[in-house]
Amino acid sequence: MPSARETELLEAAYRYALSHGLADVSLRPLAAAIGSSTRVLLYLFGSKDGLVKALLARAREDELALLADIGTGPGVVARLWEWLSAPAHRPLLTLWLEAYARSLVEPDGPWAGFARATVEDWLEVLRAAQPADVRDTADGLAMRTRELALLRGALLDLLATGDGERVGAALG
Amino acid sequence: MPSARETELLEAAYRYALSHGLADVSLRPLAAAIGSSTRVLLYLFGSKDGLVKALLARAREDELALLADIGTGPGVVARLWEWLSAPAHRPLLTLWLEAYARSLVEPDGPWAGFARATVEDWLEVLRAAQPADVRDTADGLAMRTRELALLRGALLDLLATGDGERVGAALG
DNA sequence: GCATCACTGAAACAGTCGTGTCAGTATGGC
DNA sequence: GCCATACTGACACGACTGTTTCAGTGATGC
Repeated sequence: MPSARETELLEAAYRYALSHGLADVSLRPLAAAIGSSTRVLLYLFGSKDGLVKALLARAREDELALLADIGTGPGVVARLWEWLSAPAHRPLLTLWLEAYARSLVEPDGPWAGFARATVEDWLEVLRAAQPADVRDTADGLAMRTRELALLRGALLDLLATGDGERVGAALG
Repeated sequence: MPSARETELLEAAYRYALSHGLADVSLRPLAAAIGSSTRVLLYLFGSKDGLVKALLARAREDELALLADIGTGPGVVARLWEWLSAPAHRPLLTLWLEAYARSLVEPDGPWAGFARATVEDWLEVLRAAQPADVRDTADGLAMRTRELALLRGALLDLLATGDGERVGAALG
């Protein structure tokens, strides 16, 4: 169980990561930015990898909280897209994409499995939102895989171009 | 115009980047792996950023060659997916995703504009493949944006899970 | 023969990286 | 008062970073 100071610093580091990215973060600038020291970060998180792992877990927490709130039933895709396309969530989603890509390039280290885990998380939510009679069929699996692809692809487009109008129209 | 030695080393470095990623490549290991030296790489490419830029341009060349070959008319999406899902192309696509994500996190530096450029490249190909009477309508734009999203999202899924069967079925 | 050019090797530069060492403070239970 | 526990500061270690300096090669053109 993390101490109070630990969660406090993790939260600050998370905010830092959201605006600076995770890939080439380094302890000294991070520590300076959040008013701490490398010594303390190492003490609390064991190593840099430990810190990165904690940050990724923190990001996933945000993601899972969203998925829990999104509910089931018809309209999930639209609700998910509404959330994904909100400008306020862009830093989180950029961070998410960064971690996704990294976990593919470097299957070891703290990133390991991030991409696969997130695919499964989302597929499960889409599954729960399907009508009971398709949920366990091959067609159901194909349908939710397609929905997920559409959302993810649209997100990629949006993050690159910022053109919410065009991408939003494509999802309608 | 690049010299013979330059293209030779660039090709070797490109092969190296395909299997090691681009994000945390560093000159000394790279030089050692391709039988060169940091001195020569710096001499030929000016700086590390110059080399990375050349590598990204090289990768984009591969991508554009594909798009030129893919032709137009009905069935483009299927043909594109066939290419994207070929196991032989996975390293290139992982590299592509890495550069895409990086260009979003770090809008400066050699990555700049990579994501946006690649969205436009693909949209243009899909546009050319559309029937003439939709090509310049809002519907046409929405349709090809949707096709692109589907392809990109499916690619993300495939790269993370390797489950070509499920993802392929979703695109059918 | 000689100058010019593309390329290369060795070594050093200043800087940053993650981490370890050794010390110290502050707080809370007993 | 005393001791443990949680946290923190200053500093150094070795490894690695991109880049520079200086000194050469070897081939080509005249």
